[in-house]
Amino acid sequence: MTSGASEGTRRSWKQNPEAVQEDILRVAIAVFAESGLSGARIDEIAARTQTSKRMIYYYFGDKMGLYMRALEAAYAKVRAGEDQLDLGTLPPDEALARLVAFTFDHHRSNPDFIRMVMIENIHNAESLAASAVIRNMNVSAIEKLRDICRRGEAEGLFRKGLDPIALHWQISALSFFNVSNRPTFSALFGEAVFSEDGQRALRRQIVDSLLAEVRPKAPGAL
Amino acid sequence: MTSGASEGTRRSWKQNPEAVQEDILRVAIAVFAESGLSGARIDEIAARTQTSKRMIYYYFGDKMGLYMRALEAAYAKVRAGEDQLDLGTLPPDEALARLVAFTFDHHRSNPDFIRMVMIENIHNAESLAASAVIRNMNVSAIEKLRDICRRGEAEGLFRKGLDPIALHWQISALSFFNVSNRPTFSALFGEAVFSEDGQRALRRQIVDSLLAEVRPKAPGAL
DNA sequence: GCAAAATTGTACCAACTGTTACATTAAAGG
DNA sequence: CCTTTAATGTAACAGTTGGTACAATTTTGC
Repeated sequence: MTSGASEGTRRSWKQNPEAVQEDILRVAIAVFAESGLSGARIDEIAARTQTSKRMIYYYFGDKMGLYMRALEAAYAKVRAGEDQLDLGTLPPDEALARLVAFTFDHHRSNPDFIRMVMIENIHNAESLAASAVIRNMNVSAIEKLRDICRRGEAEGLFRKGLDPIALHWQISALSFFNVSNRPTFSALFGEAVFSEDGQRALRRQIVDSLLAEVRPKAPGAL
Repeated sequence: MTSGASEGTRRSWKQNPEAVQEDILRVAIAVFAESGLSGARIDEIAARTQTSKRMIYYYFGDKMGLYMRALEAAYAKVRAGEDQLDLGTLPPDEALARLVAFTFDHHRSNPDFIRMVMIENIHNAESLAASAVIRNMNVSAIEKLRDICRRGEAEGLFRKGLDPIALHWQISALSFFNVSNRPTFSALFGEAVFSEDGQRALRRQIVDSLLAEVRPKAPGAL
């Protein structure tokens, strides 16, 4: 709490509302992801912050308010990362391959987000359902896939009648489970699948599998 | 404290330790699955039981002891259900198809078990790793797959070098996610995937996909 | 039958934890 | 400057909750 510049002894503080809120949200995501909704302690969040418990209640009202804002912030950060991915110029099959591989890697590098979604599922997605903010963020994820499907069908590379949502379901399932269930899976069946080699093989497998799925069923030879 | 001498009715009770413990475990699974480890309240578990809070501590020591026994009981029940499935006589490809479809359905009908595993993953599988009981139960799941792979390779139906654990990973991922992430997924992308038709299509898709994966890569036409 | 062990009932507590009342200081407006 | 409002520090409270002390009752061992 030492303000460095001129007068050191005077007990004073700078005001910086936005930085304070961001600080709180950053820590809140970490703690909620770590301990769950009921498991997370406001005192611990406060302790890991540059500010005090008082400010959490000042800005976020109560624990649920903080949780919802943290959930929204977690989604926002991850979706922003996803928007970095540009598939517009690639041919459909390469675009799909790249999207799958990217999703797999992206989930791996955002374990806190995965854990927030796990927690939200434990609570039946009540907070998520109540947040229009989050719902709007997720249409773009499907739009990407819908566009790929449309182009793939138009070029005859993909079979007709593909369901972008079902495809997204499959991609999400494999990429999500890979992070969410690592603790139990590796405890029961070993760490091999999660080694560098194992993960590389898995990602390749998933990409190939998805590509095979969208290709038109060849009646004769290829 | 004082003897309840008011009414002459003698208060008496039957002893039935095993039934009491089973009752407690049954309720504990439900409540832990519903509210998580920190979210679950011993008082609520006791209230939904035929017995009292006192007995929970008498038989299970503390909350963590109860949680671990509940986790073991949940695993035991589900694995017992899986052992009903007999694949010994089927040809390998049909056996695999049946195993995948069965797993998909079995997970759907055991949401409490899925939620217990979710909770365990949130807590980094610490209780699961500490339970030799559970670890022993899960070898058979892999053995089934290993046997199918062995037979499939021997008959030339499957390609060589299949990894039973990686296969199990894929089957689990899709079947698990289907239950675990239904709340968030349907909140964001609609319920269609989880309708009867949607689930049938999904299961078919998964089975086909896995079968295609294990088949030898045809160099020429089929 | 009887003492010891096992099982259950009742009431209670100590600690934790979300939340708030009150006081104080920094910025904004005029 | 001075008033008002926004932002922060300090400390405590009230409800909850895991856990227990003590007693009563049933079963078991002999």
